[in-house]
Amino acid sequence: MDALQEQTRDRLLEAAGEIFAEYGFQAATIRDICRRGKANVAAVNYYFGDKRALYIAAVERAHCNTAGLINVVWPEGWTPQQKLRVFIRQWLEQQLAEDLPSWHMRLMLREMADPTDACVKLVEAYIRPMAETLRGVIRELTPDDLAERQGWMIGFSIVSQCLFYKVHRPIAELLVGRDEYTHFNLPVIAEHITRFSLAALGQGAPVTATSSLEQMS
Amino acid sequence: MDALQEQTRDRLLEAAGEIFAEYGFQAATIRDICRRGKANVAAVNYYFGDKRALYIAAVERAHCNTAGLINVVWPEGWTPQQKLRVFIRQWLEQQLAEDLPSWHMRLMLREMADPTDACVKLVEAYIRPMAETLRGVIRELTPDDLAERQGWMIGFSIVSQCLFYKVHRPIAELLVGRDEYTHFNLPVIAEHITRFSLAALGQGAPVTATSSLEQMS
DNA sequence: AAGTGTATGAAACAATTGTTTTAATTCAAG
DNA sequence: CTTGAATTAAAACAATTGTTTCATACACTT
Repeated sequence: MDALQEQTRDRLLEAAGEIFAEYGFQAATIRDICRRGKANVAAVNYYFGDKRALYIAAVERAHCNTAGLINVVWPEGWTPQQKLRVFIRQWLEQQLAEDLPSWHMRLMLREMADPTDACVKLVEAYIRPMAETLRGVIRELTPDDLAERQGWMIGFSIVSQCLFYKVHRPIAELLVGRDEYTHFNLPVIAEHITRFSLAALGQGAPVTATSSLEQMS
Repeated sequence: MDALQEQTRDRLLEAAGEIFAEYGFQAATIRDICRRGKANVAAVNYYFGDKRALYIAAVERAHCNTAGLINVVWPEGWTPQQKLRVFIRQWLEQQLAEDLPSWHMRLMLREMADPTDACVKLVEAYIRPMAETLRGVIRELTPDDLAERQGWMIGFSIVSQCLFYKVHRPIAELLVGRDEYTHFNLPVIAEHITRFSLAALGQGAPVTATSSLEQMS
C-alpha cells in the first residue's frame, strides 16, 4: 500500500520541483504542478497542507538526489591548479546544462537570486559543501597565513564569475551580440575564469598572455 | 493645464518605478502603485493602457534621471589602475545604496536578473554606456592586440564580482555568518575586487600579498 | 452661463489564485 | 460481503488580480 499510495505524493514532489525551478515560487501555480503530477488540486493540501509547505518539501527532497553536485574527493596527486580548473568546469557544466533532468541547480540558482524561507536549508545542504570544497582548494593556492575573510572573498570572486554567465546571460548576449555570444561556450568561459582567477592569486601568467583560447573558439 | 494634469501621470510613474523596483513586475500590483501615487486604479489604464505599458514607461523615464550613473569622463593624468578602482567603487556605491531615492539601480538589477521586454532598452540606455566605459579602461590595462572577445570576458569577470554582493548577498551572509558579514563593507569589497582584478591582468601584486585590508576592517 | 472635453473616483467585471468542502472511489481487513 | 479508513475527484469558496464601465467633477472655450 505504501509504495503505491505514495505515488501521488512523489509525483507531486517531482512536478513541484520542476515547476518551481522553472517559474519560481510565486509564479508557479498549484494547478500547473498538479497537472504535471497528474493529481487533483486538492492533493496538495491533502499531502502537504499548503503551497509553501510543498515548496519546502520539494527543496528538501532535492537534497537527497544531489549526490555529487561538485566532486569533493580529488584524485591523488592533483595540483590545486588542476582542482580549481575542474571545480570551475563542473560548476559551469551543472549550471549551463539546460536539458538535464536535474532541475536542482536551477532551483538553487533561483533561490540564490530571490531567497525564500527555504534558503537557509538550501545553503546548508547544497551551497556550504561546495563552498567548503572551494575554500579547501583556495587554501592550497594561497599562503598559510591568509585571513579567513580574504579566503571568503576570493571564493566569492571565483563563483561570481561562474554565476554571471547564468544569471545575467540575457544581458551578456545583448551586449556582445547574439551571433558573437555563440562563441562564449563552456570551454571558453571555463578557461577564462580559471586563468583569470589563478593569475589573481599569483599562479600562472596574467589572463592577457597569449593563450590557447584560439584553439577552442 | 498640462503642468497640472500631468501631475497624476508623473506621480504614477514615480510610484511605479519604486514599486516595480522593489517587488518586480509580476509581484507589484497596480493597486499598490496607485496607492503610493495617490491615484485611482483606473488612472493606469487611462494614461498608459495596461500594466506592462506602465512598466515600460517607468523604465524609460528612469533613463532620463540617470545622468552620471558611472562617471565617464576621467580626470587628466589618471592611470588606468586608478580608473578601474574608481569604477568598481562607484558601481558598488550605486549598487549598495539602499536608502537612496534612486531606485533606478535596483530596477536595473532586477531586470538583469529576470529580464522582460524592457530589457533591451535598459541595456542600450544604462548598461552599454557603462560597459563601454569599463572596456575603455580595460583596453588601457591590456596589450593592444587583445582579442575583443577576451576584453568582454574580462569586463564580465570584473562586473560579476561587484554584482555578486548585491544579487547573492543573502547567501553570502548565511555562509560567512551574519556578524562576520558586517565586515564585508564597501571599502573592503571594493579593495578586494580591484586588487583581484588588477592582479589577474598582471597589474600589481597577487591579491594574497599582505594588503592594507586590515586598516579598514 | 452653458457646453465640451479631460480627468477622476467608485464600483463592478472577468479571470486566476490558493484553499476548502463534500462526495465518490479504492482497497485492505474483519 | 461488509465495514471503514485512506485516497481521489469535482465543485465551490474567498481573496486578489488586471481591467473596464460609467457617472461625476473640473477647467477652459464660446
